[in-house]
Amino acid sequence: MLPKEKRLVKSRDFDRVYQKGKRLHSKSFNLSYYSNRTHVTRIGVVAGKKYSKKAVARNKAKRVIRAVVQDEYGMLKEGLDVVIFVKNTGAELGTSSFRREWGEILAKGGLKK
RNA sequence: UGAGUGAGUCGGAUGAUCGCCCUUUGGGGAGGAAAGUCCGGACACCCAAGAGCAUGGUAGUCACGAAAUGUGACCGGUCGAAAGGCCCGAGCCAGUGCCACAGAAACAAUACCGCCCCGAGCAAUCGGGGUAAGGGUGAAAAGAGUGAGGUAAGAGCUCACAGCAUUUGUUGGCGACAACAAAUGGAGGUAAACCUUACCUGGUGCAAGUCCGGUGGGCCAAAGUUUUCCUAAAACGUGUCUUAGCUUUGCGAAAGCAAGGCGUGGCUCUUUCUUAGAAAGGUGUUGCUCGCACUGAAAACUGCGGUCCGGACGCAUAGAUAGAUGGUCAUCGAUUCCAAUGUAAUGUUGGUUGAACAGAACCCGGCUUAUAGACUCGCUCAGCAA
RNA sequence: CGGCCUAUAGCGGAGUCUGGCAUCGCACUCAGUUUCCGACUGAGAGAUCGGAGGUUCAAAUCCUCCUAGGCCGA
Repeated sequence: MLPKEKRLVKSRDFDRVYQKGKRLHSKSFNLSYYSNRTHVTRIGVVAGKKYSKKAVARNKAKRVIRAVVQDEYGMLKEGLDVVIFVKNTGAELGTSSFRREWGEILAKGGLKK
């Protein structure tokens, strides 16, 4: 879990990333990012009811993603707002598989330092 | 030992490490259902908060409870061999409605087959009448069974015994009710049909709501100013009538008569002036009525305030506002599967798998629904042993 | 989070209040018509009414509990 200043908190921030950000797609999640004109990179995770009807499953997915992102936060460029959308793939999201996809996406989008 | 049944407890454990939310810097941090949102309460605002009606809800009794479609015990019914389970469990002897199809007939109606009597006929059969025991239809058929009497044939038509309902009485029980006795009775079901009875019942819900700050434009809008208009009343105003009183003129000797003025009283009108918005009407009142409250109308201008944005409070001995309570590793582990081995049977060893339902958003009391598995206690029945 | 609504044949839509054989259109099947197709005509099949339980002689309909989808309030 990242500290609050490194998370996206406001609805407006999410809306800005939705509308103006660039998108990247992976098997189990999509990613949008947009510059926030600061030196701090902020992360937000979205797991809607389309992902699962059960609150337990949604929370689980968000926790897995946050745990990985926290580990590898240092690898990200500075000054980005990033939103991760979880897709419903039918299977539960695993830590190791998400870690692999996450590395691929960052390389593809050129978001690494 | 087996089968069944009821109640309750638990709901993976320990450690290391990297983190998160709150915090008074000490520390604290998911559940039995946190769920569904099905009831109730607390709290908050709306509000003229008064009455009546409607609507809606509840429905055995007693106790507990702030209340509840809540809980417990008991009563009655029903299912079960028992322990025990289940019951929206008031009233169709208030009224109305409905009871499809079939059937003669679906509730003061009626007779298809049948049974019996009378008449006609050679006979088959036909006509009239009696009957409701038997058959048939149907979910249900007048709804009290058995036996005897009775009859042309039959029938509670009569009797005996058994049973049911209502009323009354006695006894027991706080009570629902139960037991007993007497009298009376013989027309079904349905109220999760309208309805009747008794009791309860404002609305909205923390996105309730309170406070602070900001607010260019738009929208709504208290109050004020100006203009125009409306309604009503009203005179020292208009018109008209009247005649207590006073008075003028004419006629006359006078009394008096005639005409007029002032005044009195009534009706009428409202352009201006004055007053009022009382009455009526209108608006509002979160189902309706009474009642109550407010109120002349329109336009223009000013614009308290609201709408809008942000924050705080509401808000907690977990507690946020993209929503914390977690990730990884190790050990142990209910459980699953496989193999080997062994026994009358449960097993033992090795490997494998690695925990159900499910995540607080104002709080509380209940209900309902989901839930792998483990454990504890009680009871019933059956078998075996002592 | 709170407050509500809906579910009927492959699709759309009546019937639910007031219980009694589940209606209609398109689509589908067969036959006719046509040189062939379409259109047209005739015939036919297809739903135990989202699921479970209850009330009733009888439930799409009344009652209770679930499931799925949708709407409103920032």
